[in-house]
Amino acid sequence: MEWQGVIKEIGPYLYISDEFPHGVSVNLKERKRSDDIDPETDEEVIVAGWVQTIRKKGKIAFILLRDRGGVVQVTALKNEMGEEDYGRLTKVQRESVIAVRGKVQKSEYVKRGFEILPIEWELLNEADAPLPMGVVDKVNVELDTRLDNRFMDLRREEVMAIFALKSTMLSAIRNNLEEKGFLEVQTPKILKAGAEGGATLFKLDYFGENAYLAQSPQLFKQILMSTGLERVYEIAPAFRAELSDTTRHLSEFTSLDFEMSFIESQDDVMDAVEEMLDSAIKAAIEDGEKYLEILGIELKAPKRPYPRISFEEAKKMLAEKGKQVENDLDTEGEKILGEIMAEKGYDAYFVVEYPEEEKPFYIMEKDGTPWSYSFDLEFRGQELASGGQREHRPDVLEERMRKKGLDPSDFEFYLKAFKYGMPPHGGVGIGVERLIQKALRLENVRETTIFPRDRFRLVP
RNA sequence: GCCCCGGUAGUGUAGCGGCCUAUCAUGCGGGCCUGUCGAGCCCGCGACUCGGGUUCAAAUCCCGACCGGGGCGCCA
Repeated sequence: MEWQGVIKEIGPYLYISDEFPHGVSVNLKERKRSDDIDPETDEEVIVAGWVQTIRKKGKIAFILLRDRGGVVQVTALKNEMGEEDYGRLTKVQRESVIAVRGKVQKSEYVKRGFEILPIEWELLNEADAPLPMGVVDKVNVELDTRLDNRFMDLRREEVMAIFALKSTMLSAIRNNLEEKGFLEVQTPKILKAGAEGGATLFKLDYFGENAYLAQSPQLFKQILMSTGLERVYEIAPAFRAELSDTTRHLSEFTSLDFEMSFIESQDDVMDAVEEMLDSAIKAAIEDGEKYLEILGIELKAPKRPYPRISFEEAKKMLAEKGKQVENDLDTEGEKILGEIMAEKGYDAYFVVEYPEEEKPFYIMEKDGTPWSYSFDLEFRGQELASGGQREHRPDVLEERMRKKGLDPSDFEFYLKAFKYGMPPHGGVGIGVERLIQKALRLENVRETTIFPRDRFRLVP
């Protein structure tokens, strides 16, 4: 269709058109979100959204129109609209996008207390039928089908609720960290070398040179400790080419990392983690009430202080339950410990001082012992985060690298920062998706990622 | 990487050698209905992942491919 809009000059550099070129007669600039409509008014409003269902009852039809603000009922009367218009409106396919100009009317019949009597309406985009999956159907839809059709899956209120809560919690986390003087940073995700070892890396071609996707911002956030920024945090993707295919692994996940200087001990880091998580969960409870209700979740902030159990103690606690572990908690050990702690009323707890042998080179050893100044945060039997005090003395750090079979010369860019004034520091890395998964008691991490990447999924 | 399990209308399922012209629900199409709200009622539409094999006979048994689910290890 030809452009029919009128270009109106507002100033020397700004113009707007006052008509939409597609010939929409219902003015979307006047559109109101359904939760902004005052049920007491009897004025005209314009609403637009997705046709969720149409219940036809002969000469009256109820069209449920969904937008971000919820579902609003448009009540169509054949006698008011005329047979043709009524017929067209009530035959619109589900999930089509329409705009309606109509009169607000209080109504005892409708749950929301009002309905809209259409005066004029327009089909903005018709949906094909059948739908690849139902939005409100009572049949179950498998996760794989849902992820293949994520755009439609996200139209379901219980799916949207997860992401609304994720957003709320991340926002609370940012506020909490900012209040404590943390600065948000972004570190590179394309790296020359893989750094930590352990986790597998995604290799890529970087202008003819080998490069890797970052598995963690670890080395960079530590380098930043030597700059005087003192406290930094980053919420960014991390990539792991692990062959894991479980309900708690992703190839690309969001890593929430922070690092803080001048700590007295790793307890300072754990204190910060605890406060941060507490604020996130409380925000979800206070600001996300409506979404928790949709999900049918009763969320409680974990009892504080989060217990700090040494690895040796944890080992003993497990031994009492007949579970033997060596240098690390295996999945079963984690779950059993989760049950033991749940009985004592704790959802969240730290396991501290893991054997240094199990921990990466940058963790500080507890001198003269086989342990390290490290911790894992466990949440209902699953590892959510790990952190600790870092080794800030360059000579000891190099020695630890060699002990781990790494060549310090490969880490020049990193070690350099330790040679010209590096304060004692510590930090943590938290799996954001796992946090959301555990907090909302979801069975699969993929539920917490809008477009998850896993071993077998690269699309969409 | 290892170990189990599965692929049936658009979606979710039942059937697991002949009773299958394949069950049920949802969906889609049509019809009735002016206060529905998981609307209801009636009629209709729509499927055995692909390739090979066994058998008189395969959705059903065997092999392979592809796709998916769960667990372990590893991790966040």
